[in-house]
Amino acid sequence: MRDGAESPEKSAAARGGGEGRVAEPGFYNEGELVAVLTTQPLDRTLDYRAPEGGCFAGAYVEVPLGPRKVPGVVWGPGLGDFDISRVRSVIRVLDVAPMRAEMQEFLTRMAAYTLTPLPAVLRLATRAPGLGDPPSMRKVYRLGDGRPDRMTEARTRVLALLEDFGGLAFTLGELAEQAGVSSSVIKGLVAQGAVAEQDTPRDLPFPQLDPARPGKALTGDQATAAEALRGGLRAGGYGTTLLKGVTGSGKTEVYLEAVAECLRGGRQALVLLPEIALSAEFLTRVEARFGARPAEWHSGVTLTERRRVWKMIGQGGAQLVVGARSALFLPFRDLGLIVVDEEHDTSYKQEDGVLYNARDMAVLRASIAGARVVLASATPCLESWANAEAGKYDRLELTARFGAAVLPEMRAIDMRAERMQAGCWISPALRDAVRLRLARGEQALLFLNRRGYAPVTLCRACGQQVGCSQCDARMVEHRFLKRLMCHQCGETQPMPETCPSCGAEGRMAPVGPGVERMAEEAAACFPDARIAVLSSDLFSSARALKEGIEAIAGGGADIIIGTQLVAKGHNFPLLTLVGVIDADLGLQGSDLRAAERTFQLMRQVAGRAGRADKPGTALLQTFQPEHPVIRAILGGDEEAFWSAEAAQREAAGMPPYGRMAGIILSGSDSGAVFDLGNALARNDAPLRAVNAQVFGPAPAPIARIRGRHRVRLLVKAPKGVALQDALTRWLAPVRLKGDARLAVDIDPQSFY
DNA sequence: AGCACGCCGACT
DNA sequence: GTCGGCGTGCTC
Repeated sequence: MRDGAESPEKSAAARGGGEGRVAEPGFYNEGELVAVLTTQPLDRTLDYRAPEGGCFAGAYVEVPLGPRKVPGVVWGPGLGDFDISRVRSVIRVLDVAPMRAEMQEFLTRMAAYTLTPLPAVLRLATRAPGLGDPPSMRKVYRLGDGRPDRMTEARTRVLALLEDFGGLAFTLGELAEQAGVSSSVIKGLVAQGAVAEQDTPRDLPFPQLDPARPGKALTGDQATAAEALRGGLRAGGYGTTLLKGVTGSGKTEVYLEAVAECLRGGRQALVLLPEIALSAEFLTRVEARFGARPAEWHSGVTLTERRRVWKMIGQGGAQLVVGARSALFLPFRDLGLIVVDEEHDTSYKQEDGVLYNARDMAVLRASIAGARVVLASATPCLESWANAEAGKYDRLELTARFGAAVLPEMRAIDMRAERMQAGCWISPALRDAVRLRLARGEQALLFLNRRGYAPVTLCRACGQQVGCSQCDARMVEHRFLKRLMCHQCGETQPMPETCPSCGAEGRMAPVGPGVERMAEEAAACFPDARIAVLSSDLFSSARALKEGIEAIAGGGADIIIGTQLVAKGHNFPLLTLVGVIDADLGLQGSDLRAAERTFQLMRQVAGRAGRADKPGTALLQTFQPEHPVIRAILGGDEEAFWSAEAAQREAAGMPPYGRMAGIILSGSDSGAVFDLGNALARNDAPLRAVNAQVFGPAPAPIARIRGRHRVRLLVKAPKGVALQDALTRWLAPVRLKGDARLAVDIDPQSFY
């Protein structure tokens, strides 16, 4: 958790009245009053009568609400504060495992911590398709007792196949295809009893994972770290460990040993990854370790499979889930371990109906479930680093790299001394280094964290930049699409021939580099090289992207031009040179987190080089080689960097040494939104009462999205105050008019 | 979230 | 006179 004194485990109940109650364990007889929480945004429970046959606390139910039927969860005993003659009955209890008291507590505390209405949080936990459907059945076929009256070629093949596979059952389609017969052959055999037809539940348990299989041989500090994690699991109870290790140090192997120990203890494990890192490669590694594939949970999983995972997790038919942030809300029966891989990844904090940080919520859920947490990263976020320093988290460090691979040599290219042509971004020094790799048949990566062709399109006649009509963002040229695109809202428009501001013809010019333009420059510099661009917008789907990355990693290109995509945990064994085109990007600005982000990104990109047996080199093009962040990256002195950052934050009273919350006001009427912000800033007595300060209103980091104006207030409070309570009191009088919206962002990612 | 109720402007 | 705009309030 970010802050022990005011961690969600301890913070007070959220806004609203009866929502904070947690169910007493129990059973409610037919007709007894129960409080039901629905996913409707009511911000409180409603009383119903228990249905025929009664129901348990935590039961998933269907209840009448006005003219509709809505799903809900029996949250506890009825409050009895509603006209008894108007109380209606629960329609039915759904055929799924009831929500555990532990899950109710998790959702309640999460709602309180993030200042989110409980129904919105409940929605995250009920995002399974077909929850209310009866268990779906399907027909399967296996060898029967009877003999067919007449044998034919086709019949022989079917029976032989079934005999070969012993008692194994096939679906009709599988059997027909593998035996090379039509389904009518099988139907004929069924009619004569030679093949047995059976109904089985469609949602089958996942194959058993075997923790006893030998893992990869671990080197000295890997073995020590793995044993420490195993010890934690054996000891039981809650505990968080920060597992820090550079790219290629074997973090995955080490935390898979923790998973193995968890499975040996008969408990369930969850591995959280940033969505983009959920690759086939990772699942293959898990399969190699445990002999079977784990359950998967992310946006690419089909509806049928999602339902299977959700149900099996609840019934104990799945031991391990590998998933994206929303897997945190699966109904685990006995959760023993949560691994948050790449714990610093900013995608863990995202709007998902609810604004929450999956890393922090993983710690919360584990603390309630009595589970262990492993936060793994090469470059932990400052909050986690500080928690480890303060002794709240254990800390394990992996230093040695696998095999002969060593950390890349890192050097700065001082751009002030390089002779650059206009419109070019690859310095002569970097160009020479790339040529050397090409001559040796190795790969080089040119890293630039900017998608598209050019970040700015301006008119040479009037100097105006082309902006998005919906947002305040600039339109980015994508030559590949032959269009301009807004990276905020996705709006596109054709490349204008004439200036939208002054009407001058043929004067629109691209300014600055994007990856597409880098590819053009690289093609000119290295005409014989095969060049591949790795940017999220160049692939139609997550699957195509993963296949693309794998092809390139396998040697499908000599030069890779990539955005931050490449920093997210993929192996490039042939890669021996990383050139960072603009290491200064992100250093400017006053965001305290910018330095941290740049540090993490540069380290990770540099970590792509030299993973196999060839030593790697990372070259950073920079105009500020003396900048502390650049020096820390080059010197490899991470502790110095974190200490310096921590000191700066502490002096400024910023997280993790102080508490922050963002208030985002949005609406189509910019004046009204600003007025509301100003009114809030003036009436700040509840905040001053706890020594909290308000800053703003100021335009939010994204000032306009899809035509909605956004204004942000920042609240800064000393560590240890009951910030959520104060915010609740402060915001209680707010009455939103028209399409105005207010969102609270506890622990915002950026606070400039 | 939906859906009803209710109170003011331009139509048959 | 009424049809319909969507602001406000309720759902056990």
